[in-house]
Amino acid sequence: MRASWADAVANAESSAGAADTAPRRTNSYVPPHLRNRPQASEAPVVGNGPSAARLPSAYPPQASTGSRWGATPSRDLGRSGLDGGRGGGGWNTRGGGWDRRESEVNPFFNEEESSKAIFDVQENTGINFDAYEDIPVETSGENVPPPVNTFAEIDLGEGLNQNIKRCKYVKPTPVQRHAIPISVAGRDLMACAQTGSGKTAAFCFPIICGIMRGPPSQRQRGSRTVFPVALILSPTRELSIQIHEEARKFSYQTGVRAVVAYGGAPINQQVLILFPDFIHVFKMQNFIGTNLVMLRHTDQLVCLVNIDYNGSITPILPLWPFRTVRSFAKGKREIALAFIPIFFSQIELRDLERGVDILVATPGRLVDLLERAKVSLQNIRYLALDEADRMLDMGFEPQIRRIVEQMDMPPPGQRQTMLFSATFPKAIQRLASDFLYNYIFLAVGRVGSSTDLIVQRVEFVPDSDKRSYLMDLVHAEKTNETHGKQALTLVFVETKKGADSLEHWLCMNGFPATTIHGDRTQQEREQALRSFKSGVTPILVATDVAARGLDIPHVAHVINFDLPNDIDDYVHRIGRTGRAGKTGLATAFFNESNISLAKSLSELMQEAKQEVPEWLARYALARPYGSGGGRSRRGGGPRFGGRDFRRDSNYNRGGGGSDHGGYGGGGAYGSSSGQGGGHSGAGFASAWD
DNA sequence: AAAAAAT
Repeated sequence: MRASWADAVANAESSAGAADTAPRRTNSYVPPHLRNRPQASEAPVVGNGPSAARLPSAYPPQASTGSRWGATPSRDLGRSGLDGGRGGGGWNTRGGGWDRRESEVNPFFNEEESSKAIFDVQENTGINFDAYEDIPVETSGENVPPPVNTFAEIDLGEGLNQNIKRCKYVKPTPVQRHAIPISVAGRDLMACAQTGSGKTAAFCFPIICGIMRGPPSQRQRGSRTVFPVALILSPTRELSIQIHEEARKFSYQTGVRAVVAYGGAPINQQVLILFPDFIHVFKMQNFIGTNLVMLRHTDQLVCLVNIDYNGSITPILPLWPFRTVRSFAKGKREIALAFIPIFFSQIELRDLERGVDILVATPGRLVDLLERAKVSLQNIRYLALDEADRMLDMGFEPQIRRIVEQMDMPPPGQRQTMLFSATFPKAIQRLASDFLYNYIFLAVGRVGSSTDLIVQRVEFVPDSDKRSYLMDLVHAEKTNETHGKQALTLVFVETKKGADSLEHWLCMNGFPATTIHGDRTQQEREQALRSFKSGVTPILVATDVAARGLDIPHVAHVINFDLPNDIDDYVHRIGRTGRAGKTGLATAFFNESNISLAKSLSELMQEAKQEVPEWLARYALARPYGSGGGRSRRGGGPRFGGRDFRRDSNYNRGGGGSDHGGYGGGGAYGSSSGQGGGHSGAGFASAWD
């Protein structure tokens, strides 16, 4: 809810006297999560030494004198008073009286500090745009808005433009060039584009821009329910975290608030991830005992903790719970880890209750929040599904339908829906079209993935030899450094058990490795990802949980220790390397148990102009109709991850799709159809080729 | 058959 901050403050001030808990014309700022608390009898907040640490965290707002938290609150108030003229025009009119931006943690802080030290600025500007020249793009649908060549061609708003600069985005990637104008024009979109090609920005920019432009939505008073304007769903927790981090960068100081919700811990014990160097720690010398520690980020007081003589940490004053910090000081990691679970309990709900414009979530947790009426979808104007094909496959579809169709979300046409994935099988497109209104289909060539940037190799390796082959590969990689940093190797296996045992075996043999899969706790999963990203364990053994969307810089080598059964999964997996226009290597171990993949794999590699081993080509010929990915639905010709299913003759089976009312009726996407009826059903391969 | 996603 965009104005929640200001509303809450204004509300608290104007209703002074209405309730006992309301502050009476106080001059000091009261953090929202401390407002409307039951009154405590006294308020010895700071300065009482260790004993303060054990007080419950209910502090009466009126006990404040403005000097309690140092200069910060009064400065903020002064600012908002001086800033009265702000808010002319269409932009930046959000958040009236008290400016939330003052308290917003800078999501770029970590990068600016650490990336300069480690990498050339040049190396780190992200995307290699040369790799994006001449990318084939296909669009279909009615009145497709033309693509743009620069961000400046679209009026995205001052705040967003600044964040684009901060992200060092110079010009839009192909998917952004096409998708952003389409979405800004208010059209629904189904987009096929490799992750790592700027997908997240492609759906975040229009959402943020639209929220800033749109009417301020009212927060329902007296209710703890929040009403997000945009919902972004993704299939794994880690991907949700990643999208949220991006969204926070893009919405920094725009007044748009993004919150993430995902499972893995009881909702009241959501654990926080801390980034190094994010928070500065100062000892507060002037308090009794020097064990009171004030955590600050830049000028902003974040929290006060007490550190006992035995090292245990008690939060005294959690002011700004937020979720992007790893350890609050270098060399104090062990303390930080002990401290996180205590301090950040209930963070998710509190975070939500502060209001939310953009909610990023995994389906399970969202359903939970909806059932508890913590969240309502009735104000949703933007719905984005990342990895949409995964979201609509058998395991997820019921949950997604429940969220999208059976809750209080506005129907297609009254909201804007954006579906993104690197692959879009036809059957999934058909399901997805239920969620869309007169949409545009966009397919961007497989940039930075199975084309030139990833060298794909396939080796014939019997199961019994896989480990020794792997040993050769990781040994070779050990000497391979880029930017003085150990090259990262991502190893995909079939099962969770297999992941654990392979990790153990690698460690036994002197290769620091970790693993990520669904049987590990969320803490372990996130820790594994961090330790991999940072190079502490340069080998990550993963199940398909890590196959999609995760953006891990410097993955030099993806090894398919066990090949997936579906060629689309293969495409997603190898897409973890060769990202942002950089090159990568993908090695697959193939044996008799992968025969069903032979044809599609060999075709894919041919498309990508990779060398296909002769033995693989023979397997492909011998088994032209493999199961799994063998349906040969690599559509749209080479270089595309998909093709608009509305172009298929099958599409018009039984009456031209008008029964769905959402396709905008024929015309623009080609009159190729009409003679449908003959081929019914899924799996008709040739229609897809 | 496996994996993922709420507790």
